[in-house]
Amino acid sequence: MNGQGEKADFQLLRFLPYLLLQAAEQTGEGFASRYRTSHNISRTQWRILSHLGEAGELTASQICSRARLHKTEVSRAVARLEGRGWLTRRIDSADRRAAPLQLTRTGRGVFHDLADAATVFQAELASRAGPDLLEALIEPLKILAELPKQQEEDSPKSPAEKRTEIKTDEREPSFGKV
Amino acid sequence: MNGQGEKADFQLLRFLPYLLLQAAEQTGEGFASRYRTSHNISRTQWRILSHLGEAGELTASQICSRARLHKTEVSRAVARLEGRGWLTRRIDSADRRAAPLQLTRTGRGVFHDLADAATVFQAELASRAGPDLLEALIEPLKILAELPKQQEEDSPKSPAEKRTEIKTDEREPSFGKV
DNA sequence: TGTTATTAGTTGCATTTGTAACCAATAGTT
DNA sequence: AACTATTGGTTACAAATGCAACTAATAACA
Repeated sequence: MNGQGEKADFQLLRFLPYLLLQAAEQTGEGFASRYRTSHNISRTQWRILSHLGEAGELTASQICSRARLHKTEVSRAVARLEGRGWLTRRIDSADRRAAPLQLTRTGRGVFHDLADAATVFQAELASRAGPDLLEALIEPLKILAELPKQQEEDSPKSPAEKRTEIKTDEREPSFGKV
Repeated sequence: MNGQGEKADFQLLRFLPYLLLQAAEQTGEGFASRYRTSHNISRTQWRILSHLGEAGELTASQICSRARLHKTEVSRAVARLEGRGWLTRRIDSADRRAAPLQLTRTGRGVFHDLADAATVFQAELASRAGPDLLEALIEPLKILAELPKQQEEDSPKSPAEKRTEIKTDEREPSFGKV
């Protein structure tokens, strides 16, 4: 589409990844300052806390995929939360590598405090942006958030023709949030 | 609202800042891998490039507010782009502190390439998520992205009673993307 | 006009983050 | 069972990021 000469009518303000990020940062910062000041935690820690609070018990790698976080990031954040006594890890007897995590009583306390704050926060957001607007966003956003990863252009011609195997831990650099 | 005992019915999957971030990361990563591999630039660099490409000429601080980036981040990314010969800075004769930036011919070339890629990318996104869904998101997202910052709880009682003045450069820590 | 406060932008330093390498346990293969 | 590959998770090192402090120029004001 649209060869060399013709300029596509690209508009940043209609480009979804950009808009989503701006909206996420704009709305997210308000809540972030809440959990930073009241409990002194980072966004990663909040993300982990909220997933654990909701799911009950999760391993680090489950958190990784659910929260879309890097395993080192999770490893370190979990260590801190454990250090503060907000969660405990146990060894899964079925697979002794895995360490299912669970919030402690204290951790659940913090989670509930922040969950309440989040509810209030969203209500305020709704009152300022229009309640229907927010409500209408939820389902579409869920769809986008769960959309499978885009296929690379040069997809293998046949299923058999698997691309050069990637060994060990090596992955394409993710560049998460450069 | 909702004192100590009652648990609010908080659901992560209905919490807008969370959903927005997930959607942004999910959709953004696909495009990010495009500009990383084809031009070897970071997200910050892409953001700067796209704003300059669209606006023509901007100072660093204008980019900061438009793209919601930290000034040091911009300073360093701009230095690299300049190093690659993708933009030039001139000194504003009216205010000799400010350095309006502009893409070079090369820089514009990259911008157009990526703008085209973005258009294609969004088209694919639309085909996979439903074109109407995407279209319907744009305006609401713009509103959210531009929503003024939430007022702190303990807002000054009277306009006169300004809170302790903040001197010099000091600001509340932003913690952008911890 | 001299003094002070503000703003644009850069840089030093500490913290955070990601990649690669690693250990330990499990799964698959022969 | 022995060998190899894979997966869960941690860690060393390097790169990126943010805060604080700084320079330089402008604005505000006495």
